Amino acid sequence: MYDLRYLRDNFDTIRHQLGRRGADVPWDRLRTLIEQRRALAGQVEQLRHELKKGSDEVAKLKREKQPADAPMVAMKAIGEQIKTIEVELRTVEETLTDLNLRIPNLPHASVPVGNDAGDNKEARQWGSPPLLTTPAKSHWELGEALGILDFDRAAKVTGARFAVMMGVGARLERALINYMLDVHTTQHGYREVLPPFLVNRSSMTATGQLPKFEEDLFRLRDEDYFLIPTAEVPVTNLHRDETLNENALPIRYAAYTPCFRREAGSYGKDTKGLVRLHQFNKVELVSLARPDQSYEELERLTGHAESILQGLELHYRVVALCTGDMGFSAAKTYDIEVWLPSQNHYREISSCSNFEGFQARRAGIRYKGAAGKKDAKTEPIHTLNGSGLAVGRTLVAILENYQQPDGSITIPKVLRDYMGGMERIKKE
RNA sequence: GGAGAGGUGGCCGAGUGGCCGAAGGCAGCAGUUUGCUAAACUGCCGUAGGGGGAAACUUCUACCGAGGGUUCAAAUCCCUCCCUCUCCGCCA
Repeated sequence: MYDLRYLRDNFDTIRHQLGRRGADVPWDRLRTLIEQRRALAGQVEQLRHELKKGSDEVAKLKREKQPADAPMVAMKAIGEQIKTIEVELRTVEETLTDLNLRIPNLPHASVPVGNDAGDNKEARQWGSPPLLTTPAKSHWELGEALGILDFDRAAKVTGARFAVMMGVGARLERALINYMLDVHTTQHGYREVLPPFLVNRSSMTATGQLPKFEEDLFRLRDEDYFLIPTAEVPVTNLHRDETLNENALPIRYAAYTPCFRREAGSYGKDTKGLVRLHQFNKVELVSLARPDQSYEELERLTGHAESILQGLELHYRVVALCTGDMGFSAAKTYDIEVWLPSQNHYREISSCSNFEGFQARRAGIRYKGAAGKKDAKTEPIHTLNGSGLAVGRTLVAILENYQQPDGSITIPKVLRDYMGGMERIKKE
């Protein structure tokens, strides 16, 4: 969503730049609506001014016990005129707002131009693939053989794209959650949050999931509530409609939540294993930052996510998404991709984005300069978030990268305290 | 789920149809007084959008939980919804 004045003043520039994202925006209609809204609003304002003056006149006459019929009749006519124009105005505004909510964010100047994932740019790599002496087995083969993953029973209990973790597998998932939260809260300065897993429509609209992507969400039948697809939604919305003090920024939160996604349109992709599920666990990092510091913050936040993979000693690379591959709300995104031996390629395990003021405008999150400062103005903050990390995919990476010839799994050193000192996962 | 009470500016709190964008108080800011602290006194002190001005500023409009309605005129009357609180029931 764009500030209407900004959109009006920079219409052609924005139109041009969004062309590179392949955004399907009805530009001409949008321009017409903006002008119509402006004209109608002006008319209403002027008529209302007349009405107000007339009503004051009536009040004055009545106080003086004078007849007031003439102005009352005249004002009634104006009142009706206002009502007519307002109906028109409301229609225009509704259409305009709906269109506006469906315009994607503007990419930052540093984002590589491109059409799809093939045009993404690798920023850096860390570590190296493990040296396996036997052909790499997939995590689902390993996990099912060890008795820690069960997809058949998950399908029975719920359906496709769900998983059950059992025994040491369940504990490993829990260990990862705790490890990630501990690192981010004690080493990186994030405040831990445990938010609701269901949110309302306003929250989903504020962070950009709605109105455009409703088919990707699970929705309750009897309430207008949605299951969160990421903790980004409840956590960013903590400060919806708030004006924050500049001194308080940046505000950093780390939240563990399960995430629920319909995965509409991904039939046939990643049908096996833990990689693409309707429900998965994630530790999310969210930051609210001053606009002039948000790109520094994006680098920092991405580094915080990377540090988890470094602690786990997993090989990964970081790529800057190109204009065509970025999400709807993002101005710039880095994906962190972990190495998966069984697939012999990198797989997204974290996505770190700066949304600039895009979500903040929708959410009404603003900040104010420190009191006493002369040029203190109130404007949207910048919001950022990134996975730190997707827990299920991290478990996948551990199983595959730490697999032994006998099918057992070595537990990364940093997790052993969380696993009661256990060093290896063997068949139970 | 049943019964009741409420939602007004950063906070507290007046205001049941007409100079109410909203009394009063607290907090905050600027200043005066004062040996310091404190106190007292004076002034300022909501947000958003449009117009005018280089700017301090000025003017118009909207906003008293949200959305409709009645009326010449709504914080005030009516309807719907949301939220909070109390009691009962149920429940982890």
